[in-house]
Amino acid sequence: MTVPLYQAKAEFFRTLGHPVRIQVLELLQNGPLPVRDLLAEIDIEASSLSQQLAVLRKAGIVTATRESGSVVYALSAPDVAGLLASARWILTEVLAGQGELLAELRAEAGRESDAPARRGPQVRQELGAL
Amino acid sequence: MTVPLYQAKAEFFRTLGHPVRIQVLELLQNGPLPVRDLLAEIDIEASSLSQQLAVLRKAGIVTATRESGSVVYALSAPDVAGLLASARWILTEVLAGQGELLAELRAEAGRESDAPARRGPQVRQELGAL
DNA sequence: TTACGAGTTGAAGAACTCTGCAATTTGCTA
DNA sequence: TAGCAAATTGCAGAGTTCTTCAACTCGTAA
Repeated sequence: MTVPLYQAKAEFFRTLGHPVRIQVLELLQNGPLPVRDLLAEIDIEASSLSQQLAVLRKAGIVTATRESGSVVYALSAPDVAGLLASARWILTEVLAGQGELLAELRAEAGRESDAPARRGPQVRQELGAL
Repeated sequence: MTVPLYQAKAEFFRTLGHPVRIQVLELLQNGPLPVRDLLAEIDIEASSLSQQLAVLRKAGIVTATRESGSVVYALSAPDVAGLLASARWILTEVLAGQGELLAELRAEAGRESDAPARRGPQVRQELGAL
């Protein structure tokens, strides 16, 4: 391995390691949204949201396009949904027996199985197993 | 959502956000290993490795058991492999066109497809797609 | 052109994380 | 029991990341 690849991976995960950034990604799973809508959903100051959006943008995980008076964000890799599902799945295992968040995770996964599925195939599998 | 679930997720990703921790998880994908072996593979001081192992332990991602004079670590959720594969997949998309790490990512995924597969089903799918 | 709304950027301070060293614990083996 | 090797823990300093506030840019509409 000539370039430290695990470093790129670590950076990528660190990029996801913030509550606001997670919320943004989850909201964008259902399609592109203008900043205004994100702001309405995420209880946070506009400038803070902008900071976090900048982090996601610099990492190349989301893209921003200006559209008549507002900026619209979208996932640049649609499989982020798969990653979040994987994470949910692992959290379920890791927390199994720890109670707490487990019920919520299950509820969330269930809600998604009902939702119209426009996602990668591996995600369906993971959710199915849940 | 009564407990901030996105916060649990963010913490989980933050836990993965360190090169040494990623290396540990990748090494453990092939089965449990004693600290000694991890230390031999990962160029780092013993105490630093211990610190990072403690982080993974506290997050419940790995487990440690003492076995005749050494401590053996194992993944507590075997699907961590799936998560890392998901991450690789996304990195591939995100970096597509940025060159750089892309060739390495592909090489790594290829190596794994050849390897004996004792992993969750979703992982095989993801690697297949790569 | 001016003013406005929508987002972004910059900077300072607080809060966290990382590293490496020294000290400590634990269980084996003599 | 004494000594050793294997890991872990505590701690201080260096480095990052977060938050908040104020200043700024950009496009649109008057």
